[in-house]
Amino acid sequence: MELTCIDHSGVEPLYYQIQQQLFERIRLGELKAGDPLPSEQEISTRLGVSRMTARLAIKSLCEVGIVYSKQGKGSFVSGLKLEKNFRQVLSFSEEMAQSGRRPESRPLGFDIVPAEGEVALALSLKPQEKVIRLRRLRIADSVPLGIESSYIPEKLCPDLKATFDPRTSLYQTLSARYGIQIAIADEVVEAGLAKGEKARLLRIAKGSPVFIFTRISYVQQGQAVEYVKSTYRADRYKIVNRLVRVKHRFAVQEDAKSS
Amino acid sequence: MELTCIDHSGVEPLYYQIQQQLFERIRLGELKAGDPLPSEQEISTRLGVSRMTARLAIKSLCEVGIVYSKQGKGSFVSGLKLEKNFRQVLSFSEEMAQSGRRPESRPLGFDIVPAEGEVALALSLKPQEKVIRLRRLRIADSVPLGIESSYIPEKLCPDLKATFDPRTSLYQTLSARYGIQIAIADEVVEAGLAKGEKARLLRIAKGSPVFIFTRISYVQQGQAVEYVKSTYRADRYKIVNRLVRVKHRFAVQEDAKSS
DNA sequence: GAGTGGTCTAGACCACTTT
DNA sequence: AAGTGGTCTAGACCACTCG
Repeated sequence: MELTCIDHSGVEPLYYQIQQQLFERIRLGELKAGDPLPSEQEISTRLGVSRMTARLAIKSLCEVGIVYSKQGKGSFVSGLKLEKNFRQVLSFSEEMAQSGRRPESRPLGFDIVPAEGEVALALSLKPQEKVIRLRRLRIADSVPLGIESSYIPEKLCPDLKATFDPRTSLYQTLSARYGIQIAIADEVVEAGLAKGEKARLLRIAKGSPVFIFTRISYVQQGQAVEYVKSTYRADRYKIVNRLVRVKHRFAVQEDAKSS
Repeated sequence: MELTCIDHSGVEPLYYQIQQQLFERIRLGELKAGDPLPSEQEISTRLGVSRMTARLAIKSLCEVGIVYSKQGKGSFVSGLKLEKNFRQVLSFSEEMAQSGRRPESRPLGFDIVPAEGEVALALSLKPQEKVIRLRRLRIADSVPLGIESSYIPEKLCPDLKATFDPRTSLYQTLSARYGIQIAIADEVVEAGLAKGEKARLLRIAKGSPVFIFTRISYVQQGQAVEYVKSTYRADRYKIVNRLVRVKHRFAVQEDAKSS
């Protein structure tokens, strides 16, 4: 395949078409790790677009880490694998689909309660404002995997309690019915030991290792829309992260502290 | 503070000066969550730069998530906290500095061994190629926190074994002495139970929960330079992640699988 | 209709790398 | 000197949002 066939009709942005062509060549192995991409100049003349447009295409590939550019040298395919398993904001169903497991959810509770303590704090609610609480047992390939408790401000989705089937995808419903798209989530991960009811529900021995997640999900605007506390079996679940070295430009310096 | 004082002398790029001014106004709280940024047009005319330059400044703020843009509306400060504690590629010393703890390292072993099994695989080495192995007990505020085993190809830093003081920062040495800057790392996190020698070194009871990390670090070009296996006490260590919703443009589809 | 960001052009000069 | 990416200009048209 070669760089050709740019559609100027305007249905797809030019830089996006170029980006996709390059991405495809990398994905197919036609461009391998370490190989140089066509230079901005070459793309520009070959496809009859301006250099800024060619540049946009390459820059967007740099942003996802599969390409890197060096001033004076060129742009090259990086050796990083295109992993599909890195930890992202995913619904349980999406996550299971990625790892090829069959998801199932068993509702353990679904009610409306006043926000209190950490829930109110996380969701920026006044105490006593109502939240929808949804407890579910998450099951993968018929084996219990985790227990999740979600809390969502009732005011964001007033009739969710009446109309939502707790065996289906919460994220999909929030998006389709209320226009709420979760964009970012902050999570704290702890490791602990299973005990009592949790061990029983997860069908593991007391004292088995578990992950404990505390997650707050946000829409792009930064408003918190969901607080989740969950416990996952460590024998059947692991976390895969891709960590990046933060750009020094945005390094947040420690606030000066006397003493 | 206002948008002023652009230095056209060329020592700092214009877009970077603008980006820093905006960042500073947000950091100081002069622009708060939800507030609109000056429009691209306004920045352009007020500072006498082209619109593309103003746009570059805003886009770079979008990339780190503290600003978001909506076509037809404008660019706004997002409500996300500027967290300095999200999991990044950090050396132990850097990580401790961030959380305000005093780091210490006690060497447990420092030798050169042939790469085998998972180490060879991770670092793309032939079996029997030499790797430098460094085992260290990591200590925070005088309390044992974790045990780390690092493996680095000897060919990348031939005389490291002879000259490196294992109580100091490995990353800093790699960068300063060999020009190796780690840019990205992939890690797998598991939860398990402490036992035997590890429990003893960490001074915790057998059966206490621990995190088990397996990390491969890469330079920007994608070459693997370090394999690390470590065990951390779960009672004194937790993980803080910021997860993002992946852009559908780069979603990697499941490879078709028969059956 | 006016204002916004999204895309695009056709140039330009610069810093950096390689020959 | 020639080629590369990094920055920058001064325009342009478009899609979208809001009054």
